[in-house]
Amino acid sequence: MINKEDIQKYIYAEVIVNISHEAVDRPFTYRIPDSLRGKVTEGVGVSIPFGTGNTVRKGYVVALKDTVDFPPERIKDIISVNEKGVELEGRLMELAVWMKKRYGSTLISCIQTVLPVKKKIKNMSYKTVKLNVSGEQALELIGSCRRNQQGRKTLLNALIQSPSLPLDMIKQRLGVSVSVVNALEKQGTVEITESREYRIPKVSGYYEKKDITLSEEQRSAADHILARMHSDNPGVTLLHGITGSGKTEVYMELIDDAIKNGKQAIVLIPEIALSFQTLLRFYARYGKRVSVIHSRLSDGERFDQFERAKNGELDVIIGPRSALFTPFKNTGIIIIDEEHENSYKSEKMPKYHAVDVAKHIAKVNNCVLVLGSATPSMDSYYRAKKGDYALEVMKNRNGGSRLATVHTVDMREELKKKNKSYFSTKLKELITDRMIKGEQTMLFINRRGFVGFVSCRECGYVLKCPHCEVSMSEHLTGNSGSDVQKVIRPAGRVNNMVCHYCGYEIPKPEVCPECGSKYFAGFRAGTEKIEQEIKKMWPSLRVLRMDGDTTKNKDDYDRILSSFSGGEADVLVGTQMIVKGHDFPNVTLVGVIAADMSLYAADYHSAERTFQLIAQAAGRAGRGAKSGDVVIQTYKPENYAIKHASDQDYEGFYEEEMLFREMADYPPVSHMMSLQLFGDDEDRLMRYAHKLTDYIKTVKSDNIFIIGPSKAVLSKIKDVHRAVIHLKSENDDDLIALKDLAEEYYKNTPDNIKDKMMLQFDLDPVSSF
DNA sequence: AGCACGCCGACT
DNA sequence: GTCGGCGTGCTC
Repeated sequence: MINKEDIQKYIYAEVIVNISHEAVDRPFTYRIPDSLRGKVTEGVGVSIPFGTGNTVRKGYVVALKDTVDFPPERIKDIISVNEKGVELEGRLMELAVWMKKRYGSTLISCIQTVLPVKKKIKNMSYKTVKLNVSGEQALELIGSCRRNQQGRKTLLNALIQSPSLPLDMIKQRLGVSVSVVNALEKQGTVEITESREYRIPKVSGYYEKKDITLSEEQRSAADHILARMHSDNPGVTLLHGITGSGKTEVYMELIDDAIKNGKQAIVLIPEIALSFQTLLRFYARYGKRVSVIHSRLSDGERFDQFERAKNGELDVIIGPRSALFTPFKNTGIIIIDEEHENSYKSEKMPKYHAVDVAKHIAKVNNCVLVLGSATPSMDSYYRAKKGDYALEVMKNRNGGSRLATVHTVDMREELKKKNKSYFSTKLKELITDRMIKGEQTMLFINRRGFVGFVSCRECGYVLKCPHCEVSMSEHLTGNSGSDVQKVIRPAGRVNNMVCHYCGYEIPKPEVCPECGSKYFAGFRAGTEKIEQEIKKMWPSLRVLRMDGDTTKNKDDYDRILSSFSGGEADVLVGTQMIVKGHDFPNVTLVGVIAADMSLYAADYHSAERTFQLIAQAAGRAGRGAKSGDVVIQTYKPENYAIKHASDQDYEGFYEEEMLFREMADYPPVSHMMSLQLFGDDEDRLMRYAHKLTDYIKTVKSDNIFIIGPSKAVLSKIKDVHRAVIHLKSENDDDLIALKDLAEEYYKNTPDNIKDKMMLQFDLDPVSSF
């Protein structure tokens, strides 16, 4: 990072010119004149002479440099710094600078994250060329054309046929260049108009508009938040409402108030939960004043929604984390629904978390931030308890539908009873029952974080790192490039168990260290296997499968869900993607095949994630009038995450999980930063990881703890090796400062050492690396 | 996006 | 020769 004194010494600045065109969408180098030295910083707006005519244009500084590879005599001076960064783009630039500082990465990729794609602007601003004179006059002009004025002739001829044509067509189909059109415009023969017809995402279907009366609980939550919204310090509110408690109605009440006061609302929803039902409710309430952003929109369509927001045509935007960057003039409320969802964390650089960024935006705009969830993240609940957030609780189901009956099945007992199949006796019995009744079943197998995990099928024991309290993963031994995703043990070779936080490594025990059982191995079952088993056991059942393989195209997801909800199948087998927010009234049985799987992911979130997934899966059964059953199969029924999830006891889970987090000093008690290293050669990578760790040791403050370095959980992907160093501290600013030092150290590493290596940062990571 | 450069045909 | 239309390519 660049500090105050350093700014003085930079002579050159890389500037992005504020012209919305692909051809100039790259940085240009400018000299910083003495008078502006020190005032020019990353992210500021500047005026610069551009092009041969030296037209004064606006631009944004994306980097400072003291050397250039461009011929210095051709570099021009910056004219001035635009002090007022209040305009919309300026505000987003400031956000980009803030993100770059907090999450690392480059300013340019932060800008790309924050600003909508500019390239496709062409498609949006349709320029139309209109004939400004009568057809006769045009004919006359053609007659008086010289022989070298072919361009005019063809254009005028075409315009006589149809008096107005899109500029694109003139250029491409007619082969007439812009200079012709421009000449004719100067002469007054034609007129160029810029039409702004936005592509508006279509929503088919109707939702009956009805007046909503809030329940007492909803009313009180809404009133409390409204009071804070109108105060000087709106702050953050965590809305903890159980499934079906009607959080959406509360959101709408708050949004109404914002709109009434001339402000706009941003509503974040995890992409996967962006159901038609939810959307239609918003459309029914806000009509043309609401729009949606989702991954199936083209870049152009997405851009248009941002344009509409900028031009004041919208009050509400709904979308995934990128909707956070909607350029509203006066954002009055930000709502993040299903706040605990992992999809709010970006996996790409900059690895930002939507909640984190939303807090910043809310603070800058002095608007309220509402986080809603039935199973809040440990982080949010911790802050709410500490008093950093306000907390509103809704405990009652609005429609009065009943909670499902939960059956927890101990799979160790099943093994003793010689049942080695994937289905417990109870689950088999209930599936058969639903088959007879003609009701639907959802089977859920959680494979997230299952990479390399090993447990005992007889006693449920799992090997944990004695230093880090996280599960260890199985790796192939030898430095032949171990890829844990394909753990195959060659005859006579013993695999190793590795801790991916600190690198602690031991040979894999042959038998369970706890009970001596030889069933000590990875549990490998996928959705496909489960599908086959069902077909074998109940040949008459129609099965649909939903996982990464069957949802390669974006449409597949909708197709599978709608065909299941339309009753075209009896059983839906899937990964975690089936448990999110969809209501199927005819589903009365939900089975969690192996609840343990996510429990043993090699990071400290595993219990939290397991709790959330099971609690959500359980919430899927009995959404309609019929009562439902949930079967949770586990080798570890006494585990607190599984126990509290089956009891739907959030508070109980939180208390127990906090004990662990406090003991091991993991977030939310402290913050964590992972330094992620990529490289072609494993040995060189690990050597460098150690060197970097040694350097960090010499510069870190006392409140920062280093764990590692270690091989990453996914130690090799596409032939690129990965290593990781974890840093822990109660103060996130100190971590960020240390990150800057590490980045500097990496930059100063000779190129021959860091050849083909890469360094990334992740603040408070949510998925194992 | 906008401007200038250079090619080429046309006209004094 | 020189003027002007027209396409092309570059902009720190």
